Amino acid sequence: MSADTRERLMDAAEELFAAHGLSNTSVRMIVGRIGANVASIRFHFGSLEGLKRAVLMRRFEPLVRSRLERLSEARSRSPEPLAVAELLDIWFAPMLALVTSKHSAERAFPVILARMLLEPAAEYQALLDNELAPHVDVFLDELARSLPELSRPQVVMRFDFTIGAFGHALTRSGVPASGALSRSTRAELERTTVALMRFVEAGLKAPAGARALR
Amino acid sequence: MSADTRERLMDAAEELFAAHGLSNTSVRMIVGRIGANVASIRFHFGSLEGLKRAVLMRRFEPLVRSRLERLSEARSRSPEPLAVAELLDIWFAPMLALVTSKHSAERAFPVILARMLLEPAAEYQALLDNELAPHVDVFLDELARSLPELSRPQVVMRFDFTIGAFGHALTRSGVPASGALSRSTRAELERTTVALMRFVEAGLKAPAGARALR
DNA sequence: ATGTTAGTCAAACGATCGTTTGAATTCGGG
DNA sequence: CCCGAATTCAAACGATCGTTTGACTAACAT
Repeated sequence: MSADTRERLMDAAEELFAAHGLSNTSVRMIVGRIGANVASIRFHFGSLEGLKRAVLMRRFEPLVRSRLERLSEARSRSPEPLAVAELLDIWFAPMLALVTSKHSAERAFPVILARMLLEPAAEYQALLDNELAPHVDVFLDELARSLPELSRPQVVMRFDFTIGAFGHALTRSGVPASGALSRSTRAELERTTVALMRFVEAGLKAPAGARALR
Repeated sequence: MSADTRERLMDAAEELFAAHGLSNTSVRMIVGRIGANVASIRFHFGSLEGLKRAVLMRRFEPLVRSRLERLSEARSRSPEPLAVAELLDIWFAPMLALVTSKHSAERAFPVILARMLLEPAAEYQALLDNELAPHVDVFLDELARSLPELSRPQVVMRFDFTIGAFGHALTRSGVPASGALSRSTRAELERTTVALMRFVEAGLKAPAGARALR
């Protein structure tokens, strides 16, 4: 009992969720990883779903808080709308801090989150909406301030594209010479992050003109 | 037996794969949808994995061929590098044709493909690499010609971001007022597509300068 | 020492999974 | 009509799933 069984279960589950997906990880895979009993999940979390919720909530709360703190701190410096690049940095920095964490369980979380965005199960979508959507709206408001020439639906769409680009970069782990944010050296991660920021900043700032495509 | 059981199985599977994910769709869900027997999958495809491969291959081949035909046709018009917007149109048009198809099974396929990009199972990644990667390289070469100021790794990364933005837009189906390429009216789809194209075109064309982030 | 509580354990529950069997059925050509 | 191949069928296979039970141990207060 090097540590609380409850926390060791969450750590093991977090890594397995990232490696195999939320819905492809079984109770016995989790408990087998730390030599615990199958009933331990029921005892500590009520059910496997309870464990999933606990694993996600453990990161959601600090993530949202960190983002909102950074945002209000930046806003207190000036009444002007924030630069898009600064807003992107506020948004992504807490996630990148997890990606570069020394704890492997923390490093696993961003991959889980990226997978959840594309997960078909409606239950996960509901959880995302309840926990993350409120602070997303705050950032959308701020982004709309920084991009005054864009309509609100345009801002929402472009932020969605931004999240999609980030999520994809986050989970492409095995592709050689490709943009993989995870399982890469610190230098590669730095290079990918800079490239991603430049990409989405340009995309967000693209002219809103009514010019037709092609 | 309105149609071949073999084709009806593939259609039913395709829609279920899109709705519930490749690994969350059971044999009995598929055969139950068309009133077939559980053994029919083994008879027609050998196994569930065989059915999955058949469903994917049925769309892969025409998709890749259509893209390559459009590309060579565009290249034959001029020796100059193609405009980025034109290249993007060539890349996405065959997919958007599926999204707007009258057959619900065809409409389901792009969602499956987007999900596969984030699917953890290595087996699907290998299938993607074997079937899609070759023609991706052709487009990367052409994109590098159109963006001569970018290094090859930069081109690869930015194309990855592009695909991520598209895939995310493709699977966000239930989000109100958000950029959902599927399950939306023709007008919404048109709006989202134009916005996506503008976003990724600007991202791809972003200056390559060595300016550090913030 | 005793009672209470928290935690772990092996074992089994019913359900569902993909697959397999062997017989029944359908169907086209001799 | 008949035969052989193609196809479908109900039923069961073993494996794995999440969950549950009830006994067992450990820790601590009374």
